[in-house]
Amino acid sequence: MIADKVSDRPPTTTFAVLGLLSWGPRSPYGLWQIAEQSLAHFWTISKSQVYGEVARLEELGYVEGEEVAQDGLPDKTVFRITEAGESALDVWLADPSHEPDRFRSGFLVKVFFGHRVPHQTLLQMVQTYEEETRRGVEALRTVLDMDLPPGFEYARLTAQLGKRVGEAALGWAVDTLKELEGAKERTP
Amino acid sequence: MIADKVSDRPPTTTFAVLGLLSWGPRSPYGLWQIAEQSLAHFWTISKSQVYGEVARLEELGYVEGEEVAQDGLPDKTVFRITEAGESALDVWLADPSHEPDRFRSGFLVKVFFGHRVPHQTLLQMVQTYEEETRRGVEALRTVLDMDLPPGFEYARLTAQLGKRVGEAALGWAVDTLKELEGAKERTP
DNA sequence: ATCCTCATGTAACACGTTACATGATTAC
DNA sequence: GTAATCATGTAACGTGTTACATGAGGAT
Repeated sequence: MIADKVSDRPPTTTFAVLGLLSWGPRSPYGLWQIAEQSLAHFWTISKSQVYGEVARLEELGYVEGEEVAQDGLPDKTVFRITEAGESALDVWLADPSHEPDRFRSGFLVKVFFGHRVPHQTLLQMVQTYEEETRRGVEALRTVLDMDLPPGFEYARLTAQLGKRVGEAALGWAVDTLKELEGAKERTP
Repeated sequence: MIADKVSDRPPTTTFAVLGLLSWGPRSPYGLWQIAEQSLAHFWTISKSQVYGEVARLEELGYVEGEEVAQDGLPDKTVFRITEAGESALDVWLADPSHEPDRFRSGFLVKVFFGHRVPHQTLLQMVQTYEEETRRGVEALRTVLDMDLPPGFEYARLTAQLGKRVGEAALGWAVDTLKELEGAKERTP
């Protein structure tokens, strides 16, 4: 079966960067900064990755870069989305398929082998997890309580999911703590 | 500040494999299979990764491999945890620190740019997400309803977190669908 | 004065996935 | 009997992280 080499589509990260550029021209560094504050909750992109992605986008003709000299700061390259880029972004967005979500938790790996973990350590880990989760949930609540500027209704949707998931994890942590504290086992 | 090159500790994946080997000797392929059914919910490990990790563990002296000839099947190498391996595992488990959890969702990236997504596509994506999430939650409910064999109490804890988080995501999907269906916007 | 952070970017590497390879069973 | 799957494993590649480099500005 000669599977005609399907012209590989760029991965999600590429289009995530392109999406940010659809808000307006930015330098890679600037893109990284806004990615950290927006997408990062469900799609982190490292700084060096952004540089790679804009280069790929430029080769594809989806963005154009322009050197900008600055005063007191290093020169930078500001990228602007092209019409081809806008089209490609919309085609990608109109495709309902997407890779499966991934969740990765080193914390849970340790819990999974909890029978070998000292009881106090386990308690401490769950406690810390509870605190971290609580802080995250509260940060999201604050964001969601603010009046978001128009056009951010969809960002709000993603934050709502984050809040609900965080609350669920928080509930788990609280109940698990009770359960672990109730267990007076002597796992030194 | 000459930061004495801290002897890099192996990553979580290494200890995850070591943890599975603490259950008993296995071949890499066998390890991969049980990883897929247990850890995979919060820590996926690909098949080739397992081969790499057992090699690393062997270099560290944490496991020992033995060639086993089979009848009708290719030979395999069965690895067994050493005493040094048990110690190293326990040291790792007794350390309450862990890397931050990571969640990655291509689905949410598209939702985030939802203002550019055709309304029908968005609806379809959330619907699909709802169905997938529902199936996942029901699978976990089934598992949790079964009597787990003794010694699996901690695996149960991780499954409970998965169930709660899944239920939260499911609730979000249901409500978001209502909201999107209520919005009679003409985003063709 | 010195130190730290910011804004810009590059380079090296580790992690993780996908595709490939192969002979034996099992399914149709 | 042909095809798919399983059990074993390797090789190649792509993704993502961390460390490095550098000059200006701000902090103490």
